Amino acid sequence: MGNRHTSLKDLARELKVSISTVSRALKDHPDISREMKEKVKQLALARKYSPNPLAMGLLKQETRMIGVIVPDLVTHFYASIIAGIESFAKEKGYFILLASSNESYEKEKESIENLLKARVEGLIICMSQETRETSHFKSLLAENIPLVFFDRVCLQDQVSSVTADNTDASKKITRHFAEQGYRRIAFISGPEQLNISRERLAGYIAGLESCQLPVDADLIEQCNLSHDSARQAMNRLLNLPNPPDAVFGINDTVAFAAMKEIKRHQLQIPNDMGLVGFTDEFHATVVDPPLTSITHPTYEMGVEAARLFFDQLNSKQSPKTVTLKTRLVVRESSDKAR
Amino acid sequence: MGNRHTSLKDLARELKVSISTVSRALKDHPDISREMKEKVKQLALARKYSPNPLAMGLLKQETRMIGVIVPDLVTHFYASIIAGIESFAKEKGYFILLASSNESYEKEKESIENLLKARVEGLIICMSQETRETSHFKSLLAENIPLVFFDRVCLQDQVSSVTADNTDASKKITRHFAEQGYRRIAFISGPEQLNISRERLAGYIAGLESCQLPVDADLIEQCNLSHDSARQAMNRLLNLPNPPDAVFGINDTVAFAAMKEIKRHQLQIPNDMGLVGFTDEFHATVVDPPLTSITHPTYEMGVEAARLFFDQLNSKQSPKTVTLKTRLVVRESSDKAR
DNA sequence: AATTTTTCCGCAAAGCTTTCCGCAAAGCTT
DNA sequence: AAGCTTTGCGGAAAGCTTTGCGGAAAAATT
Repeated sequence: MGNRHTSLKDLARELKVSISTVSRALKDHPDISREMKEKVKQLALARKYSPNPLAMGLLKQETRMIGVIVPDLVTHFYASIIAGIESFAKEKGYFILLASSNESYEKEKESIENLLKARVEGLIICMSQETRETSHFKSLLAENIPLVFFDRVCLQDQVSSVTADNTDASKKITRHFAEQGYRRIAFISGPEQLNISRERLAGYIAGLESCQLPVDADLIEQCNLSHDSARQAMNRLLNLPNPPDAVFGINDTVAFAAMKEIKRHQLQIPNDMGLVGFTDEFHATVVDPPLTSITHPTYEMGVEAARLFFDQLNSKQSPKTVTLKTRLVVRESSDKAR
Repeated sequence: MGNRHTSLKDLARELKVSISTVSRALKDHPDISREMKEKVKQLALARKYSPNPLAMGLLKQETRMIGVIVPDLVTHFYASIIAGIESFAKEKGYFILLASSNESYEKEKESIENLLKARVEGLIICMSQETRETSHFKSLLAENIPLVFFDRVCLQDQVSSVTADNTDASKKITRHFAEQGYRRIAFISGPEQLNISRERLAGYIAGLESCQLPVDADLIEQCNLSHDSARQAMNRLLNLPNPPDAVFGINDTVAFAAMKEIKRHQLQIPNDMGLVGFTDEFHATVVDPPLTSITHPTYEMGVEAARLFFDQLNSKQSPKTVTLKTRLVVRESSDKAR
């Protein structure tokens, strides 16, 4: 069983020198003679020596692990962000430990505890949609544990975070709809405790107002971001006495659910009903018709989150807020002209 | 900075007892008096003591980490499998360290090395499509490092693996097409070094033969599983003097690419061209028309892979092969009757 | 030739946990 | 009361690495 890996001790024994000599030889310490260095390095290579990260961690009090908590693991949106975090972390020689909250507040807290027990050096988190209360985050701050939020954020003055330009982007969507001739533009939002809901709603309203379109409370629906709940929301919109002629879904899942429901009602997209989402490249092009959307720069969001994390880790700087520019990509789902 | 976490030493000092007493008290060792146990446990709770996994790892020579290597991180297929692995591993108190090969043989080898340096206790791998040579896996076996393959496998007699019932499933697809009245059934395969390509091709052919349909080499295309390459393959099929009336795509990406290409050629699915894929529930229902497919039990595949991993870890058993039953779910893309 | 400097390497501690021994005191037996 | 067992705890080692300090031998100096 046991010892698969070569240790300094093994090398030292074989060369009949002390452990410290081996250690220093490998690090080109000036105290060690050239011949000794070569002998040691050669044997180290032959025995495939690599320092034991556990011992190093114990000594240096660092684990080179980052905890990442996402609402779920399977959505392309999060998967892509994780890929971004991972690539940046790898550059720095860090690994990521993944946990999923399954959109549950309890599991979120539990995951934080587990990751801390595993001695991650800090956390990068996208809050669960259930989370209304922030004391578990505050206690991280109190213990000076590096923390970064992405996409869904809170405590913005105290925690570094990276988000999309939600308000701006939503405003662009509404204006785009208006330019295409849509007049009754609906918005399917998410839980109001989420900043993305609030910000995208604000942009939606600002967009309407800038086009002199009325804000109709009937056209603002809410869902819990699940597929079913989004379908129900869309269904309510379609059953309105005066239904919308365009819908803006707050994210991927919602946009897809809305699309299915619209089709089920035998309505044509984009002619009977315009549809725009807030998704990434991949999903927008796989559906039919291709979805006009604000393309969420997911991979980049991951990279930025990781960058902010290392800023925190290296020097206790004051929290930074990074806002990623998005762009509106017009595809068939909102393009009456075609 | 430094020491955020309470150690046994901290507790011992505060209680003015020895470290070993504290350790034993927490583990209910019979040598320790009831009162002492209570005092210790109470303080441990108050100070939020949790054992340092690095120290434990050093002592027990175990890191409680599993390395997982997938061809990419963002595909729903792999994300879902990873979720399955993760949930089983968490039960056992293990974490997973994720790495992506990006379908590259070199990166696969590199990832293996990195994960071993990080001292994972073993590996769960889905080979990159480039991998033709297996010496890097064999050296894992030689060092007795637990190894499990999923979906794409090799060295089957030496390594535990979990796959879908590829041949059977493919046979079902061909027969289903035949029953629907399709006669010229094409197959877009992947790289031939992958078992999934070979097995699904075998099933496809067996299905044709069992229906007394001829096997036409023109109708068997190959691609490298990328979107573009799959589109090109589909395009070649469509430009055949005698094109197919149905297509079986070897996986998600291929099926979607084929769908786009069919639409681009103004053909109707399922009437002009039947289409069936080998995908999971999610993707099959998000496209239009909904895709008939063999639903790949992805999450379960992850769970099984993890289970096999722990079998290996706990007792050096001989390698097991788990084959997961799939089912054919008929949706619109191959259902002329509707 | 004697002394100082340089060169090269070993010792030991720290970081944290578990566990085998050992040891003292208390309780028991006869 | 003397000798035994039991009870309850402390010491130390092992697992692996880095690094300050001390020390011996070789080289250089006077």
